[in-house]
Amino acid sequence: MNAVAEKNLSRIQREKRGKIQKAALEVFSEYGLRSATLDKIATACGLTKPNILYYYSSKDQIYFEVLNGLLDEWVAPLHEISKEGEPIDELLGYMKAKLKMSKQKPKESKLFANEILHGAPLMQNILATSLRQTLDEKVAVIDHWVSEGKLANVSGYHLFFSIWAMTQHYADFDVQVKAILNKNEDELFQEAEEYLTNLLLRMLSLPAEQIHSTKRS
Amino acid sequence: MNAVAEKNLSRIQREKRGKIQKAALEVFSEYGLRSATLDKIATACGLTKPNILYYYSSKDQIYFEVLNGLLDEWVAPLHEISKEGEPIDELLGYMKAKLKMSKQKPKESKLFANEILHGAPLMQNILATSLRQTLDEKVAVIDHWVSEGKLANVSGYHLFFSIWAMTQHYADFDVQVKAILNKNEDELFQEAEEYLTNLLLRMLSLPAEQIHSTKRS
DNA sequence: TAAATTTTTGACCAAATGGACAATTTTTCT
DNA sequence: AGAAAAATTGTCCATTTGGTCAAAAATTTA
Repeated sequence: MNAVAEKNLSRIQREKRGKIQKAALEVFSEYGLRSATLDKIATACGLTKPNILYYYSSKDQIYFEVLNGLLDEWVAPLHEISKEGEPIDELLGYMKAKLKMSKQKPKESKLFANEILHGAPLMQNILATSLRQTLDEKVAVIDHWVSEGKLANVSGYHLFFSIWAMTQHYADFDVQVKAILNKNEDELFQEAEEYLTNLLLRMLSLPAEQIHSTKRS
Repeated sequence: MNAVAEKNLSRIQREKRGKIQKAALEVFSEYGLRSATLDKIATACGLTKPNILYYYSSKDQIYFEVLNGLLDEWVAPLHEISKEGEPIDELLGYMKAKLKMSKQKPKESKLFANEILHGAPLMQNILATSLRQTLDEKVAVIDHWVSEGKLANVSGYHLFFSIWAMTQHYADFDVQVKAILNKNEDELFQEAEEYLTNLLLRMLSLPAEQIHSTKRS
């Protein structure tokens, strides 16, 4: 319904809906669904409350649209992992992509974090089907790499959990990170990337003596 | 004021305040400060709303008390890290303690996560002083271990961030984890502990050939 | 046991907030 | 330009909710 419907929108519709979604992301990510108010969103995008409700039928609907609109973008890096590539490069690339998103899209990260933290009422379904399926596939790729002796023997699922956790931590808990470390953002994320690169390299590399004993072909 | 004041409370006061705090943790961790209502807390502890307000002057105050009451317990494992101990054992022990808390106190974990996620309005001060100081000390210990060649060269700060992130992930984002992995909790945390133990071992162990080149004495 | 104190509660209030709607203004179309 | 359609807004309403308060009930004290 989206792709088709969006073509039929007038210039004004597109502009205003865009403004609203942008403001809504701002407000929802800071306050969460319940604490965010239509008035705050209205102020943030310079429209009146009834005007917002002219474009979206309810506050919940705005929230749903924002969340859904960001979902594909959020999962995209996962699809980039190619089983044809060099295993460690692929996984390092994935980590770097996720870390970059934490740096450049902290609001989006917090929005998802908040949603999941509170039980993912709107996304549980998607998590258990779409995300899970994609992840199953990628874990199969990892298992394959492991069985071919191209990667240390790690649990693919937990590997993804830890990459998610560690990279998103810099966005979701930035207040804490910044309370402890006085670095500017560029420096901080530079450090984080180096740290995580090192971590993954050590985690995923086969010790020299294991390479042949595990390899099959 | 706490230790003293608490002694002066009557049996009823202690009982009721305890009930309220327990119910409040339940409700706040599920809904967050703003979405939690006094009615929900009242229902959860079987008291009436005005009765709750007889014991605590406001909703915010309940939240503050709950958060503060858990703070020491939450930071405690950090203090257990001893510079006299075996570096890797100490850090593995810390990780395991944090993971155990994620398993046994997910509500507390979510409460803190939510607070920090939304800017830590009530804790920023504590984060930037007390927590930061404790962490600085422990990072100094890690730096010392590294300089003595007892530990691979890692950033202490980022190491703590990643331990926090990875262990708390299993509590804070349990909905997501469980949507992807159908394990029962015991199995899940068992797997997680094995995975994280392996990760830290690989991350923190010095490669044999580096032990002597880095060591000073 | 009777007075004093503490605890509990029903009824109520004011502010905040999501949303409805009719009237008005602006834009688009012919 | 004028009609039709789309967009905007001021006003209003109902519900939720944090909190008040005086009266009642329960407990403690003398």
